Amino acid sequence: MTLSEENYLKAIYHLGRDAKGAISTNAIAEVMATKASSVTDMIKKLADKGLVKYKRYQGANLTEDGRLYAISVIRKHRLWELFLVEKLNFSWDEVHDVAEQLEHVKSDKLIEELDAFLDFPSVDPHGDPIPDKDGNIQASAKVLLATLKTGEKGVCVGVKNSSRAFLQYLDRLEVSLGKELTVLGKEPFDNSIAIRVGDTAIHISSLAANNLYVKKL
Amino acid sequence: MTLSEENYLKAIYHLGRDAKGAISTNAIAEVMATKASSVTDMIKKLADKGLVKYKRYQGANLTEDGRLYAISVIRKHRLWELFLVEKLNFSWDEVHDVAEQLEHVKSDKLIEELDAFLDFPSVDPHGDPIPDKDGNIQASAKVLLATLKTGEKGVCVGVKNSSRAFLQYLDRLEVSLGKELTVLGKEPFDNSIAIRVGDTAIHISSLAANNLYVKKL
DNA sequence: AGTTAATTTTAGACAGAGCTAAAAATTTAT
DNA sequence: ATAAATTTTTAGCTCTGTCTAAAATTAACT
Ligand SMILES: [Mn+2]
Ligand SMILES: [Mn+2]
Ligand SMILES: [Mn+2]
Ligand SMILES: [Mn+2]
Repeated sequence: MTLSEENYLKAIYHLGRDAKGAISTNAIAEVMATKASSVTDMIKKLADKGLVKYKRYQGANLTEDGRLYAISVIRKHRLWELFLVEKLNFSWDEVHDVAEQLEHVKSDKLIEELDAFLDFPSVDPHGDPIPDKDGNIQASAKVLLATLKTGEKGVCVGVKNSSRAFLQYLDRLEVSLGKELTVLGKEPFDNSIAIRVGDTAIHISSLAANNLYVKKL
Repeated sequence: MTLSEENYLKAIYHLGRDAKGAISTNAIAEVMATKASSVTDMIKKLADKGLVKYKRYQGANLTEDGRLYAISVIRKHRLWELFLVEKLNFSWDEVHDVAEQLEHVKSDKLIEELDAFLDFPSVDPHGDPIPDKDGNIQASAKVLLATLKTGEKGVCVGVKNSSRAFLQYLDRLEVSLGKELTVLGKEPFDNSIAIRVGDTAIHISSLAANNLYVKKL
């Protein structure tokens, strides 16, 4: 499997998490920052290898083999991200690009030993679950902050969007995973949400609240 | 810089350590396990980038830029090898292939933090020096075991050949870096060398003795 | 339904890295 | 000093993964 094939599998997997039916060529092209024609070529190749199901003009879906392969790459990505934060002093907004490279290193021993070195962690620095060796993913009961009602409390457990801009914004707000917060109310004017984190009360935009996962308390 | 270009630079650097003048196309093809015609193409590309000096039919040499780039890749290789042994329970004969992949990951922060995480080590698991951030390489006073005379003592500090076969052979002989040994004598018949390591006396072939570095005591 | 718009696929090219076979240059032998 | 052998380069192909432009198909609108 080439680096490129692995990235396509990951992209199709992630798109499949949201969307219901088949994944469109255009959607894949969008997230891969490439052209639809290139996607068509690659999808055919992956279909030949039995990793995706594909019918002309009807989009693609991962086969079970493809799904497992995608998950194995995601496992590596998230373990490396955690390694970078835990052991090498990276911050959560610096790890993604490096993990994009490290996830393609081929060595079973490497990844299993890394897993052990990190003490078999269950989530990465962004709160995303780390699949186990066999591809099982621990589901967690997280909801978007935006869904909490006034007065409800939650603890931050993850981000939906892990762009540097959002992560650094959260840093400036001093919102980090593990922190408890309480919803004080919603502003009808712009749908922003007033929350209390520790001692301080802050306003968080609707967009931000729709990208921050919390576990209800 | 592509993965392939980095590998060529490393190969030319290592060949230059031994050989005196320019490095021949054939020699590079040999160590890269490729064909001379492919080497010619790549050398031209590297020459265009100012990383090697090249005159048709006259072989190649690294420029100062090329030398520094090669050393930076070797630095990464050796730091990763040490990481694998020290932190992830790899043995010294398992690390090379994985390090060949990891050495191409691009991130200055990654490698500097890895260096710090390992406590700024000076040698890799095979006794090879780890270049510092600026490309300086600590020279050490090692000599081949084969050069020791009867009665001389030394401590193992490195291997010249780090093939798995040789490393595993040393493991079976219970010869590892840091061990002290004494030369008991040479066998005229096959040039093998009798040595004492710890309590036990063993015979080591001439070939092996020409691939094991010791520091004289 | 019929036309227009959008999506998807095909056809043809290209850059990177490699190969084989043939030509050119250099080295070695007679 | 020639001829033979070896090394190196060139020419032409192949394989990935990408692109553009054009054709085919599907979706959206009167
Ligand atoms: Mn990531
Ligand atoms: Mn992540
Ligand atoms: Mn190595
Ligand atoms: Mn080494």
